[in-house]
Amino acid sequence: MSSRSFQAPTGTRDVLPPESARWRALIARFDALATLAGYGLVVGPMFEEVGVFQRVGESTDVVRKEMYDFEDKGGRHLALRPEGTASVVRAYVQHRPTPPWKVWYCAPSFRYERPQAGRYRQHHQLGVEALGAADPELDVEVVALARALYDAVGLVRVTLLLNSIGDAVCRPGYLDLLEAFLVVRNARLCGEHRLGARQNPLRVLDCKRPECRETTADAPRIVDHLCEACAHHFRGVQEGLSSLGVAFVLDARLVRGFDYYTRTAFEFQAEALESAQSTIGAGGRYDGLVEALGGPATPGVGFGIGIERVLLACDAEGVLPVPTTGVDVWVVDVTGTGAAGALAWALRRAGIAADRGFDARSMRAQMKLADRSGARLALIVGDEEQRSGTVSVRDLRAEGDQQVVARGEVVALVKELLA
RNA sequence: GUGGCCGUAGCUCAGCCCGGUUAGAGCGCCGCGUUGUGGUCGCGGAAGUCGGGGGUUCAAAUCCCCUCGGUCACCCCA
Repeated sequence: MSSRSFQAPTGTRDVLPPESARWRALIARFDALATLAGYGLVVGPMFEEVGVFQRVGESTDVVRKEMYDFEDKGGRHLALRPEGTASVVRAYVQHRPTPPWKVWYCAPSFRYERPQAGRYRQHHQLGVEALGAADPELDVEVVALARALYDAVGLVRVTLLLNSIGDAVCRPGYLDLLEAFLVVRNARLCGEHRLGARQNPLRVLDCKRPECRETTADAPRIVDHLCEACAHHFRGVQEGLSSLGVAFVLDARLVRGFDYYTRTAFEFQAEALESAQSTIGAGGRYDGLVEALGGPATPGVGFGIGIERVLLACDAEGVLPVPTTGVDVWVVDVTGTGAAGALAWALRRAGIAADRGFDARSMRAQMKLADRSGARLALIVGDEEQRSGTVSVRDLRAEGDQQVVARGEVVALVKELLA
């Protein structure tokens, strides 16, 4: 008792059983959906050279002030991944798989920020990235895949917000327009944006304060100033979603946090979440990112879904209950002859989930464990069974149904009873 | 990074405002209720440096300060 104890670092948490079974269920559904759509799993490093992320988000807080960066023993400047896309794109540039390259991932992201409801310093994202095709139908597929996950877990109150933020051809001109609009009305913006409007005018549109909302109510909208190519692409996305029956709401104010987005930007909002963090998934197209990371000009589109937030939304809607897990059979052994281990493994080899107690506890105590485990059957080996080479098989759900069988026939009987 | 609220057994909490003998409850956990059998019930038990540090006081879980942690909001974002 001389040493103090430790706890998980601020903003991180342990996901333990039985709660963790829910995580597994969610991930398994995403795995299934992504696989059905032809996406392969990509597993990559949790950290990269800082440049990978810096090149990608110079103007976002996530990269500027929230990164966990450090120097390793070899003097390399590394950073824990603050988001998923940059790493995957780096992998694409490094390995040059044949496009179109469609992958999915489940990985932690790290951001140094003050934790609050639905916001952690380590959170986990399910995501996909599809590189090498500029087709709006790919945007549609990606968006529909995210939607499919929400459907699969039973979420109903989820709204898809959609916007196009143009590209290198049309956005600069629009930004000039917007800036001119804001400069004239600078005094009417909120304190936060009065000075910052020039740095990133798009941010002002995203501001939630009433001053900014009102002032920008009739601001020029990017969707009215898209170049023909972007406008055409955006129409394609909307038509594609509509024909698939994926409902969406156009939101001209929608801006993504990272610099690399072009054209399509989307966000899924959980209406059931009261907290400030109600975005349960977001993504978009990033046609300039591969080039920014040193690869050949390659279009791409993807999204990230926050596992913790989706689960909060599930709580709010009362869906995706924690799955009941546990073994089917519990082995009770008071002989101390190793019968418990032998029987448990015989069952496991036959594909039957089985567990047992340890520390030579009393029959009563072991029966209690069996009961608590939720197992359907208890196998009991006492002195009598030991002597006669048998096992008592007790049905824990019935009124005390118990039968005695020869050891060699236990597995067969258990199989029959569980069927 | 800024601000509000909170921090007592594994969990949920009472006690704190009006400082004072061995800090409580429920749940959970462990044991027992005779001969080898769980789920109900009964009895008993273990478990807390009252987040940590400092201060005030004869005396602090109770008052003050700092700190760490949690939570909520801003910012930002999944």
